Amino acid sequence: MASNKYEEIVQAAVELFEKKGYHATSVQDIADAVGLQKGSLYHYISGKEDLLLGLAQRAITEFNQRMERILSSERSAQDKMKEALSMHLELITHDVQLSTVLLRESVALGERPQQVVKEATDLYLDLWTRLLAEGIEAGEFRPGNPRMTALAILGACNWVFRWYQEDGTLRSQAIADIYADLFFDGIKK
Amino acid sequence: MASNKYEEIVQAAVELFEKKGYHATSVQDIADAVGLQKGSLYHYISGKEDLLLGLAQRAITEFNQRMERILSSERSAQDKMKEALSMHLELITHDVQLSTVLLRESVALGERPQQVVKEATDLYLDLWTRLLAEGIEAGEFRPGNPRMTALAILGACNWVFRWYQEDGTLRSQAIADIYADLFFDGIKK
Amino acid sequence: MASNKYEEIVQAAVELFEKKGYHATSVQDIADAVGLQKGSLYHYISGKEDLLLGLAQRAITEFNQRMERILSSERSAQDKMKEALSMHLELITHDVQLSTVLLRESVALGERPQQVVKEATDLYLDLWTRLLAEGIEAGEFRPGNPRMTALAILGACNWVFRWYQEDGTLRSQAIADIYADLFFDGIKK
Amino acid sequence: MASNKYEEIVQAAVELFEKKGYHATSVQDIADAVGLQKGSLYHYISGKEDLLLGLAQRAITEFNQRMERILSSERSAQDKMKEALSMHLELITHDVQLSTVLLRESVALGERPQQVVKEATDLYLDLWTRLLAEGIEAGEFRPGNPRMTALAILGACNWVFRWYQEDGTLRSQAIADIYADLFFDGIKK
DNA sequence: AATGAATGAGCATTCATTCAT
DNA sequence: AATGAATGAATGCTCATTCAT
Repeated sequence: MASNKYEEIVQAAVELFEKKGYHATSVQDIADAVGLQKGSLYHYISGKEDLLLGLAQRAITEFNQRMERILSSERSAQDKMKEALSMHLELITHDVQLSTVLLRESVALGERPQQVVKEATDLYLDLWTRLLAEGIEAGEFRPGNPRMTALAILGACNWVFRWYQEDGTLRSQAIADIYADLFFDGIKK
Repeated sequence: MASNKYEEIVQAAVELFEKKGYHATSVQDIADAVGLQKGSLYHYISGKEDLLLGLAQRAITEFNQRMERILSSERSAQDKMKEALSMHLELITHDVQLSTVLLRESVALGERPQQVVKEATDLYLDLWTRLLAEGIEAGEFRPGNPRMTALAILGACNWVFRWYQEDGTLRSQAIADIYADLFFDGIKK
Repeated sequence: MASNKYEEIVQAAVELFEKKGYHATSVQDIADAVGLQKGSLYHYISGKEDLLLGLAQRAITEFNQRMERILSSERSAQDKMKEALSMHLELITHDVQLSTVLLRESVALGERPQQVVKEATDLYLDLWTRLLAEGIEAGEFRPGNPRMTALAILGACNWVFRWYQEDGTLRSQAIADIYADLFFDGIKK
Repeated sequence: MASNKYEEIVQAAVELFEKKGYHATSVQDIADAVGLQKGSLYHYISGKEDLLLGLAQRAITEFNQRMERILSSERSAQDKMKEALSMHLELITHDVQLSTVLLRESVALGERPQQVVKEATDLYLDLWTRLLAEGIEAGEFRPGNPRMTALAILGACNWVFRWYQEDGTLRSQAIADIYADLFFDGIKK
């Protein structure tokens, strides 16, 4: 179980990385935010980059675990899909700051750690692709390219971090309903 | 008519910003890429940030102009929509590097220039929203929230820069066809 | 109590600014003088300009405090004037380097900090003007324009930094005596 | 006879050096002021420093020539002194900008050129010293240290550049009268 | 655990000067 | 005479990280 201080640091980092960006956030900024000296921070973290990597992993892991749970449940593909949309948008909007850091700042990572994140997000894409493939196989969804469809849906859902404001009027479930309607039935009359 | 050297610099910047990110790209890197001394660059550019701003504006302006042309054409909303999808994906994939810089690196801009870019992209969103609203009004599209739909579609389309490889197998028109099918008719059987 | 290192830096800066001038002195020069890396300097100072501003303020403050003490003492205007001349020349010659930086390098400051210094030196002029006005009112000095007289006397006294050498033969009190004689009785037989 | 363009450059340099200081004035600034490209300037000047040196020499030479003329005239020491005061203050105030550059910016010169200026100003001090010595010898002035007196008087007079505003209310002759009164008879009743 | 001094590499930018055209 | 591209050294400053205390 991680110490309180570490969690404080992580939270401060999320907020700062989201507000100013990873590069524009100095280790000093983070230290200030938690009331520690710059040097003292290194008792808890091994470096600025590892902080970001940890953040990103923490975020993507949550997505993957939830998605795996949904996939392994006993429901129609259509229901799973609705559930997945709700889950994804709920995670994105519940902690937009963390989502933003994952989706916007991961590029700041070096080659190796970036690869680590990429693998986790690739897995997430695979899970969605599998869900869509299952639906097609089950005859619930029209035949098509499930990977491309997954990319489109995830793109639409991830993009939410760009415009969602925590104080916005739309609840994540409302967004999920609208998106589900769009992806299930399209816009055509 | 802009000088050749300036265009060379701009192109080098696009490539470097895309490959390494804005922050990880030093002015020295750009200078090296065009075979100039660091100081000599400043005959052509007024600063690193202006280079990025110029790039972003150049990119978003193209999107806006093309979209305005489509909107003002005499066609059904459905046709315009197909055209818009093709156009957007064509622009994204034709110069993925530039698109990536626009969509991924604009955050590196300071407050003011970032606002400038935001205004241009907000306009683009408005144009898409208008297109969808027209379709609903014309009875071609099902009633709904056109702004939300535009956000979903644009999210899906923009996300392409994250996975598209120029040497990929898919032509932008193929992607457009798949996306159009998804957005028009949905995945449900 | 300021740290030793900071005082070392300040002293090095005074010496370098005096010897080479503010602009010709690089932060590297100062770092070298105190045996620190350039970057390490910034633990103690917030910038080169602030170093100069601090120096100038430190110097002018001393002048003002001493002058206020003299003004508020119970003596004839003539005695106060003698005292003020001694004080001013003592300060100038005791730390010619600091005086030189104050009088010669303050122009290097930006608009705002320069204004700060100007206000302090304006106050000093006011104190001298008040002293002269008191003397006129008391009937000790001939009627005249006390501000102009103050400007003349201060000009003469400040100019000393231009020719005084610490290893010179003249003690500051000797200069004060000569100047007092000149300003009190003039050169005419 | 120097070309018009050269005079234009010199004048622009005086104005800029006075307004912004030598170091803060770039060659580009001067070029802009005369409507030339930076490179073209070098057809007229051999460098930025030479420009300053030329300016300073031009200024100090004028002082020296005028002073020599006064010294060699047939008048009482007292009259010469009055004349010298008028002349000095007239020169200072008539072209405060040039005076300011001479008195404030000469430090920016390198060792050698600075020495050149110093020699010229030392000569000027000698001329004043000689004038005062003559007056003492002639029994017009009280015995004393003529060099010290000259330093005091010149200090007072030079200081004028620090507070004189061209649009000020005081004519240089008015200043000269007040200063003459001070230096001849002192402030004591 | 915490400090804070110190590092040293790195960065964007400026600038006086040169020179081929 | 004039240009303007190019130089290359220099500058003030930032910052992630280390480490002795």
